[in-house]
Amino acid sequence: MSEDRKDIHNSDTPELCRSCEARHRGICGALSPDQLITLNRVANRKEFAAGTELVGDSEEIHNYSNVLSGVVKLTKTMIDGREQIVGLQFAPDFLGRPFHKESHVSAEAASNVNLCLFPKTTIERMLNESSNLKQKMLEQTLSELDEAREWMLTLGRKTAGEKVASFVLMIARHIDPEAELDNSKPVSFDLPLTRADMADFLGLTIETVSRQLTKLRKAGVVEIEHNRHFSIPDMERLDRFSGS
Amino acid sequence: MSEDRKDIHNSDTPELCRSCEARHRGICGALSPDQLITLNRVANRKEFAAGTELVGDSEEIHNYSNVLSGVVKLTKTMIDGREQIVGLQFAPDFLGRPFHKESHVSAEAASNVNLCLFPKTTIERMLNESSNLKQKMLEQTLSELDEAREWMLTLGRKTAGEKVASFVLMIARHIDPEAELDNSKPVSFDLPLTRADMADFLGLTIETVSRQLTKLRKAGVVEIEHNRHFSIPDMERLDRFSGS
DNA sequence: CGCGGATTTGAATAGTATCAATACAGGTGG
DNA sequence: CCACCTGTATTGATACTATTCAAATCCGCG
Repeated sequence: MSEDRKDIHNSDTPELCRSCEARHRGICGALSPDQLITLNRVANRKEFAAGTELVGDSEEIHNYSNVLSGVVKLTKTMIDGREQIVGLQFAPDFLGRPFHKESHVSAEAASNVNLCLFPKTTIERMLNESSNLKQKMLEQTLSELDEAREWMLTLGRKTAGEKVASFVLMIARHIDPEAELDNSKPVSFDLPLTRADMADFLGLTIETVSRQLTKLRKAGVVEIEHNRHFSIPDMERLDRFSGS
Repeated sequence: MSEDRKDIHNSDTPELCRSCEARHRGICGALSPDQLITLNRVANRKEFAAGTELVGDSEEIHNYSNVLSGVVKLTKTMIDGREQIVGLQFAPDFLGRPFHKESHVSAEAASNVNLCLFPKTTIERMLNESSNLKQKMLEQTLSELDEAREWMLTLGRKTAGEKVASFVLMIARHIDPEAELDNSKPVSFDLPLTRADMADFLGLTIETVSRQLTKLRKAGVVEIEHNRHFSIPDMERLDRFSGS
């Protein structure tokens, strides 16, 4: 409406935010134009190479961030080195654990990742000001909890074959959200994770993951090229391998 | 201060709430006296016997509630009947999944349980009014997420023995929060769950759970009487069996 | 073309599950 | 009060799934 007029306190959305996915679907969608401008002033976009440790376990956190592209894995590690991935964050997820000094997971770039970093204090102040932001944060946290519980079922009760099928299914649906609804549509994508990551996510060894993938391949449920490129001709068929 | 005077809109906390644990540590602690009165008018205390299904999977929810005593288990079930417990709620936890029509877990009373039930709509209205309540809800959800992730590590990477030890440790610490800090103090308690529940929580069979418990017993780490009563002379020792 | 990391494949082993039998506790009725 | 019954838990023998260790293959890249 009044796009050519702006007063001192209430100007347009910052340049950088306009084309940002997080502006709409992410937490920034819950911010007022004023807040967006404030946040933008202290925000810092940065790229991280695959494998970079973003936040160490029990490390004090100074920044929160939004995932703009790529995949971040949240992992837990036992003293003897056993590792479990406990969460995967895609764009436009918010990355960070409000109200705690230190994280009890470590965050690592699974693929090359672009983040938009914010000082912890700014976000926390805005959380107190803005009920909308708190709402958005609550919604994201609730759906992360839903996902975590879904994976608890997978980890605790599914066979290796069902685990791998469930994983491929989850990634496929994340990359092509339409496939969630239309099961007949074929989907193909580049897997942003290594076999070792898959194993760490599923509580298996890389050998077992590999064996189960060949089974799926031989059954014609997935096609795999160059190790990373997956094609799924029939999602419903894959679904039947996941134990649902 | 002005405890002998009250105006029309702002009276004292309701009788029933005064001695209620949820009033302090639970979500009710985030409500204004006014809100507490309103909520109390529509609240409904009720006891449920162990084994009662409180909310079925994919069932529409009309009530939220606070757990006043006992333990509620949240479970997920596969079509073929395999079951996984994905959460345990103790007093004064809030029970329910805001912003979703239907639950994707089912809730069952693991022990005899006392709940304080509220109409869904009342809570949702208060969530919009009260930033404090939203805050409290966010905090509970975040710590449930932390717990879920801790269990993902347990489910995915620990051995049967470590799983059982971790479980006993978790229950002990839940029942005696002081033990969290003082590892030297012996703890004893009545387990509010059956062996079958333990198995469903840990992704094991009851036979494996039983075998691992006897191992712990023979190692002198726990003493078990009448199947349900557990004593742990040395929490630190138990901790060493949990894989940390 | 050849190197190094990632992935697949193979054979032997270990850890849980499964199936079956037994023990135990609490409650009921003779 | 005891014998019985039922549901819960323990113990034992065997089968099977996934892990472990080892080797071969594939892939990207200099």
